[in-house]
Amino acid sequence: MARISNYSTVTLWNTKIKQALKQNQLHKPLILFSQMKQLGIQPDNLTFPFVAKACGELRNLNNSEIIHTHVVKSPYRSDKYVQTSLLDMYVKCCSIDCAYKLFDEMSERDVASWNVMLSGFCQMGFWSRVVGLFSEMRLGGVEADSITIIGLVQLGCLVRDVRFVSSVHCLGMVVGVEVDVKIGNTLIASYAKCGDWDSAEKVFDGIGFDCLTVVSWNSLIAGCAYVGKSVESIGLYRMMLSHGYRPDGGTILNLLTLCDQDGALNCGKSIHSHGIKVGCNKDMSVLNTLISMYSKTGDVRSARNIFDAIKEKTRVSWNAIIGCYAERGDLDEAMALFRSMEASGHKPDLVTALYIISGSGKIGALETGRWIHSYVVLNKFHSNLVVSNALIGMYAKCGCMTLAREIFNTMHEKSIVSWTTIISGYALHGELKEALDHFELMLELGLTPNHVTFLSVLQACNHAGNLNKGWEYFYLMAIVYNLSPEIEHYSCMADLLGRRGKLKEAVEFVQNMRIRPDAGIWGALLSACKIHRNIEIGLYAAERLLAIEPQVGAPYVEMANIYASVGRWDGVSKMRTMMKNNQVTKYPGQSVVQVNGKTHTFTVEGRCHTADVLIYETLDGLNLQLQEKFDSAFIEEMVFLP
DNA sequence: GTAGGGTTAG
Repeated sequence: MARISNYSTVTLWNTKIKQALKQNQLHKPLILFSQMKQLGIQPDNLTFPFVAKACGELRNLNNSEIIHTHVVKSPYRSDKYVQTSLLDMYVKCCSIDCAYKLFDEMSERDVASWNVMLSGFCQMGFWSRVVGLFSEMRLGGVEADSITIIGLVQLGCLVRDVRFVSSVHCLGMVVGVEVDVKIGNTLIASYAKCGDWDSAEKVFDGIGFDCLTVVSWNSLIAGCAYVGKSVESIGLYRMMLSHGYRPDGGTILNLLTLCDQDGALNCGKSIHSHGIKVGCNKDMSVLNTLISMYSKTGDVRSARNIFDAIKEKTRVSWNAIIGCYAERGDLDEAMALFRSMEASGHKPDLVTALYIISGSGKIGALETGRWIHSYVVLNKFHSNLVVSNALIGMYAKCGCMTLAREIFNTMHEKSIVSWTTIISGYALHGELKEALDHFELMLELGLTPNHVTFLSVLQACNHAGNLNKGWEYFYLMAIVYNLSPEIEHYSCMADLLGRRGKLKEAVEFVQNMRIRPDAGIWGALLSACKIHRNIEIGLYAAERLLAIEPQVGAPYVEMANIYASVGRWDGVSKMRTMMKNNQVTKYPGQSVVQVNGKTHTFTVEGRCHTADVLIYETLDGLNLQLQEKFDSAFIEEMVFLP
């Protein structure tokens, strides 16, 4: 009798727990679990997976460990379903070591447990362990299923390796997993994100009209939006509607990613209102993406309004709003929200930490940076690839190359991003030799540099004033690596030429570019003209700059400075009049730095910081040293000239 | 019991 009563009671509790999970009330399962323990009701092989799921979703390691202990004490300790759910729980909490220990000790492992372990290594960025584990799995006679294939395709997509994606595609067919619509959908988005649009369309066409789902269309739109084809994405969306498909949250979400930069606010707003029309404004993922969209387009108020209006905020909602402030350099507000997130019972996770790390780097807040670093270590996120990369970048930006290097050297696995980050760190500090040594070492290890890596190398050359090395790598990129230079690479070279006083060559270089020059490149030339007091080329650059951005004050001021530096006061007043006539106002640029938890603001040419005259004395000293360093770099390069 | 949105380099 007692057993029957326990059975029906457990079922009742399980239903309650399941319902709470479904409604995204993630704290409830744990409360219910402890209540039933108090009442003496024994949880069963369904209770544990549900509660484990909640712990995983909450990224709460402490609770996860408690649940694990309960499982060990229960009769279900060797149940493979229960064990797999624990595995997933640890993976979600970033405790890859705990997960692997559990996995290693499992007596019976099926394809689901392998899949969880694979996704765990994938999430940590341990690519070679994913590949190793996969071959181990096949050697052990466990057949891959569609979820394995989907996971591997996503890995290929993550590392942007189209060859990897297509080999997994073939493998999927060889292994005998029928290429079902879910694999197809993943392949569409992955091929597109790796830049292989033809293959993406081929997979889409191959699915067959009867099997196509909304998700297939979503994947195609996502891929299209990812590579920045906004017009085509909207076209695909129209086509989807005309074929009678009803958009879901995912569709709106993918369209929203089209509006990820300043100036795209109107586009974002219209998609938002369209989302409301098709009834997706209650969808949590849409709401969270809306926060990000408004944040990225610069409308902080709207982002905050949406966040404040969400009743049941999720971890992702908190992350989105914290990211909003951190990305804009408002670290104080981001940290305040971080505390509120903790107070609300949501544990800040890896993504929260990433936002705080990058925000700290952005404004040079070393103290907050160090604090979040310790938080990351405490919560065992530190061995994650993305987190390590972010930490390296943060320390480099805060001026601590020693710490940046220490993290770099002790990393579990390094990606092209890790190498690029350390190179750009050295570039930032003007350490050309270190930057180039790391670049060469990276090549020796067989990694292929991409356009960002080359940009960092060029910036290192630029900051060190080494024109010869600059040309060397500019051509290496184009000829050996077949990467056509982008506007940033051209800008960097033009800047380098200009700073070295080769203004005529710089202008010719810009005129012969394969891309249309932008405001940045003319601005770089203009400031080079300021350094070398060249009115003729300065005026040429200023004219081009004003043709692109007529309402920006900087070119007038720069030109006025050039005139002033050679005593042409007529020119100075001409510029002032032009500014007045064109109703242009110039806001002085500012820089921000955090010291002892206090944020200090500095204005261009301003000497009004209240702290100390010492600051300005030090700055003057630094300027002198910089001048000397620049001169010696110039001499150094002269020695190498034929 | 696995798969999804949000994240790192300029």
